[in-house]
Formats: sequence, structure tokens, C-alpha cells
Amino acid sequence: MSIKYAILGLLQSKDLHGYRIKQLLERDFGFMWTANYGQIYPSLKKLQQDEFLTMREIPQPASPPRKLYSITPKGKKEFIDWLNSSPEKGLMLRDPFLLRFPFFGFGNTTRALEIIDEQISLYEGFLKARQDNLSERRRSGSYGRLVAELGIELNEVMYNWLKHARKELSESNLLPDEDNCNDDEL
Amino acid sequence: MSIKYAILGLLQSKDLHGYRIKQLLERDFGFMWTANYGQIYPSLKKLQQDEFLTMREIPQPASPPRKLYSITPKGKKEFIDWLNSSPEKGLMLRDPFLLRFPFFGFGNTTRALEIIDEQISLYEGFLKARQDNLSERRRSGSYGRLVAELGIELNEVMYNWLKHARKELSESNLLPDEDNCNDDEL
DNA sequence: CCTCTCATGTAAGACGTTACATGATTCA
DNA sequence: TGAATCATGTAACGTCTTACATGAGAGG
Repeated sequence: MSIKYAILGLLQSKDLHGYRIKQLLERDFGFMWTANYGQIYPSLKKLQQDEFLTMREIPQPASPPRKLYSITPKGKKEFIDWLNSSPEKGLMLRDPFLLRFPFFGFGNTTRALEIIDEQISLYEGFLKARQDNLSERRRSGSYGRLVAELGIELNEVMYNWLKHARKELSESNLLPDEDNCNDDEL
Repeated sequence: MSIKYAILGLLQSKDLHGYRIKQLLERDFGFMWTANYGQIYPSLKKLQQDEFLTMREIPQPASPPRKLYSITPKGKKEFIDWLNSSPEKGLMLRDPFLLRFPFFGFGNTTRALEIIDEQISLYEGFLKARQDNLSERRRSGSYGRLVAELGIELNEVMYNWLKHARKELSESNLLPDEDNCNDDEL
């Protein structure tokens, strides 16, 4: 469970409701984490049951009442303990496109180029969104901002690599493989 | 399901058994995917039931017989259809450390520096392993190699960023936040 | 009129991880 | 003696995604 600590972390500085938590997670962790209501609402309920959070309802004119959650001392302790623990090994870059790319030699090059082009404009969009997001941040010396900067750098590397890969492919530097998977004998 | 297509892809060029599939997945997709037996063996069984694969047993002197899987024409079709389809939006960089970093302002700086140092040597190790892996690859014009190169570049960016983040922290350019999470009002 | 945003949630299923169980061989 | 490698798997548990359901108000 890690959404648990993301929630506790966000609640350190401010009381929040589920909908808002999702927005913040998307803004601040969006390039590494996706949050959906199917996780957030049950997590909040569970966190409340475990007495890490308390909840109060704020009536709203045109929507269901907001459920504002506050972190308890017990919750703060849980969070700080986690913060001081060693993170698990980690790093996992999951991009369905990258899973596919190594196999492009088995398919047709024209289609592969199309897919790469889709990907290039996707990442172009991501990059723009991230740069906008960064320029909106006020505090320059914050931890969150540093992570956002990393996100942009990683995005740029991906983008440049895509362009490079496209070039290699269109110049036929990549062999259509009927057996390109370098296997040392078993 | 994506392990499904990774398996079908590997079986394009060669018949393989589960254990070997895990090795190859780790070598070629390790930085984006982790495969474990709990997924691989059931997947192979299911793929066989769906007639995408056939299996034959090869007796082994000192271990259970290998179950060698071959892709069927039906499996090839399934794979090529997937290859030509558009990949889902994607990109997700999951690193438990990065989830934690934005919150370091709530904890203690000394401990944060320790954790960053652990992370630096982790990534140092990853980088070395990847470079070794790359230099062992024969074919230079292959798709897989390009992806491996991307992996190294991304690793380097992470590594340099960690060093930079460490420096910022140790020079106290990062404020200990009691309220650093930039929230526009809700 | 239709779609978007705000705001709550649930249920089913897909996917992934961890720990266990077996057992011979090789290497330190 | 102990650990690693080869080789198979299962069961339980956790996590995550997808689709659904509700309903008011704002803006094109």
C-alpha cells in the first residue's frame, strides 16, 4: 500500500476531501502514480477506521456534501514512521509502448512508424503540460518542485529517444527481424 | 494483460520454457517490467488452453522436465494484431522513493540524506548492470538494444538528479516545510 | 440539448506479489 | 555445511482498473 501514505502526506498540511485528493495526486504525482476513485474512497474509509483520520461533512449547495478528512496524531506518527523507513528497491517504468517496441521487427514498418508518431505527439503534450504545471508553482525551493523538474527531464529524454528511434527506423537502420532476439544459448 | 504479449513476443523466434522466459524478461524488460513465476506459469497454461501455444516436455537429468512452449499460427495472429493496435496512453514511473521525496520536508533532514545516499548507490548499481548488459549484446541495430540504451539514459538522469537533490538538501536550499505543499485554494 | 465539473461511492474482475513446496546438483 | 542454480508450480493476499450509479449547475 502506498496510496495510503500519499494520502497521509497530503493531509499533513491541509484537510482535504477525496475528490480534491485525486486532483492533487494527479498534479503532483501524476507522472508516476495514477489515482482513481476506486482506490481513494475505500482507502479514506479504511484510514478512518484505523483512526489515522477523522472526517466531518461539509454540506455543499449543488453536490453531495464534502467529506473533509483531517489527520490524527496517530496518523501523523504512522506517516513519520513510514517517512523514516527505507524505501523498497523500486524503479519501474511502465509504458505499454516500450513493451511493444522491441518487437516491431516482427511487424510492418509503416505501421510501426505511425505508432511512433502517435507516441511522439503524446509525449509532446505531456511535456507541455508539465512545463505549464511547473511554471505555475510558486515556491522554488520545494521538494515537490524538484520532483516535477525530474519529471520534465525524463519526459525530454523519452521524447528525444522517440525521435531518434523514428529516424533509425525510417532510415532502415533497424533490421526486420525474423530472429533478432539475441539469445545466448540456453 | 501485457505479460501475455511479452510471452507471445519472445516465443516468436524461439521455443522457450517458463524459467527461461523469466530470465529473458528480466534481461530485456527488467527496467520496466518485473515478471514472477506466479504470473508466468499460470499465463503459459492459459495461453496453451486458448491454443496460442503448444507444449512438449523435455526430460532433464537433475530438475523437473522442461516444458517447452511453441507459438501456434493462432498465437502469431493474436500477437501481430496486438502489435498493430495502438498502445494505451501510458508512461508510469513508479519508484517508491520518488513518492516519498516530496514529503521529506516533514521529516528529519539527516535521515532524508541517508535515504538519498542509499538511493544513489542503488542507482549506481542499476546503471552498471545495464551498461554491462548492453555491452554484451551482439547486434547493434536491434530494437531491443535501442530500448536498453533508453534505459541507461533514464537511469543516468535519475542518478544525476539524485546527486543534485542531495546537494540542494545538504546546502539547506530546501525549506523544512510545515506548509510547503503549494495548494491553490479549493 | 449536451457535455463538463463537482462530489460521492460500489462491485467485479484483472493483475501482481509473496511465500511456500519439491528436489537434484554445483561451488565455496 | 550451506547457498545458489535449475525447474516446476500453487494459494493467499494485495493492489488497481473499469464500469456503473446518482444528481445539480454552468456554459457552449
